[in-house]
Amino acid sequence: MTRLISKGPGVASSAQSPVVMIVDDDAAIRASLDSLFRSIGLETRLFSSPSELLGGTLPDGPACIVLDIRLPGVSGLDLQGQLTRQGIDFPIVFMTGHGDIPMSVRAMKAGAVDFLSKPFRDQDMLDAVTLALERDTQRRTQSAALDDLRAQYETLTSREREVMGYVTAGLMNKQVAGLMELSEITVKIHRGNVMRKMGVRSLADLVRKAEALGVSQTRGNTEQT
Amino acid sequence: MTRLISKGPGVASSAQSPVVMIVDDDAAIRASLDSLFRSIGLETRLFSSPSELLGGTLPDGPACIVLDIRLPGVSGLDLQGQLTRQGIDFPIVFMTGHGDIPMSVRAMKAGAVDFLSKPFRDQDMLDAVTLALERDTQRRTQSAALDDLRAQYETLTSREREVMGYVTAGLMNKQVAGLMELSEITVKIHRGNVMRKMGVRSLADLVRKAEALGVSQTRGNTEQT
DNA sequence: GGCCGCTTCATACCTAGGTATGATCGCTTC
DNA sequence: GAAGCGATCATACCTAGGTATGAAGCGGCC
Repeated sequence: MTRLISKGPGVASSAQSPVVMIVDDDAAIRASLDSLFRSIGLETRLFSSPSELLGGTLPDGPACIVLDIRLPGVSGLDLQGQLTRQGIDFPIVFMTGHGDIPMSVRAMKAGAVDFLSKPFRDQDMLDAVTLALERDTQRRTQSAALDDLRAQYETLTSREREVMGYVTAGLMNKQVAGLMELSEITVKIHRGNVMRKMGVRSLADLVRKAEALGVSQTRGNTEQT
Repeated sequence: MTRLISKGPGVASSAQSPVVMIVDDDAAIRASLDSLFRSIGLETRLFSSPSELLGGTLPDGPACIVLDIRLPGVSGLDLQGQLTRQGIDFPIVFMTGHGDIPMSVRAMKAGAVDFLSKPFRDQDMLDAVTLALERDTQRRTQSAALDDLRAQYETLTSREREVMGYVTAGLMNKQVAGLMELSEITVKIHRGNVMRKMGVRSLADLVRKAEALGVSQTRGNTEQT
């Protein structure tokens, strides 16, 4: 639960150029995709197998994966599952020469951006990758905002968090004091600290942040260690 | 924008039995699916073409559509698009005997629950339909809650809505009075009316309702006729 | 041991929010 | 034209929220 690697607020998402990770065991296809993506100014990274991708360091900026379904060792679908389990969720564009419908359906259900049959038109691939990169950019923006929010929340002491939960649930200071067995004055102090630490000047904003964090105490749940 | 058919709060979603709408031009398949779904206690409605479905009245309770891609007149994918455009979005399970990957991908991108190739196993169809009905039930619940919320919001006068927007944005009565060129007393009256009509007893709850309605005045936008 | 941070609380004072009473004005409806 | 509703505002009073000052106990850390 502790977030040691907080990297400070709004960390360097400073307009890094988008990266396309290409995973295919066929060197000719890798080369061809490489030049296709470079032709529209995208950065690329080439991998001949899923393990090669998992072994290296992943891009910091917006990125997506172009993945052949049929690969040595792990299949593309397996890699998709593996990445999801590891909490890595770059958008994936699948391609295949020997795919079938169940395969494509499974991939799409698991959140793939597109599923292209070889041979595909260059433009279709470019469209898919463009969409994938847009999605990743959006995902990164939201995720960064949430990280900042969590970083603020973690500066709160446990008592302050409790108070925040009750206050954003709509309870009056007096009621919070009753539930926590405190004097109203102490609740006010905690509340003031919460407002300051969370960087808000109105209860409305605090409620919105609490909603985003999922920490409103709609009912019960006093235990927050 | 006026919602004449409001049907009162939390309208009769009173445990209506789920309905499966089957659209296929092959009578044998219709009959076979009919008995499959009835065997697990689901209600069915049979249609031999998309137009037949569009012509009739749609179910009130939770429902989904099982749809053949290849149909006389409109194709299954066309029907999917047509329904979406009409704001009807029952979950759809596609089935096909002559489908291809692009078709399945297009269907899944458009939100289909599943895409089964004939012949499929009965259990796969039942699983897909079960999931589809669960999704529809959830969608209906959320949609009903939002309808109730909107119904409450529509009992507000335009001034009250303005005040609600500013108050949920975190402005103080004094500031709202300044922006609206009113005395603080009048703002307080409107604010009190808003709380009563929206059925909340705390600002926190009002903020949450405003968020759900998308009516917070985070910046500007005084014009609300 | 001494310092620091968390927690607790009191007193005091000020601002903000909520409601009741009563009144005026304008528009619409019957 | 009377009744009704929305909107406006005043006065008055009460509750709720916010902050400053000061103080005390407790646990951890150097």
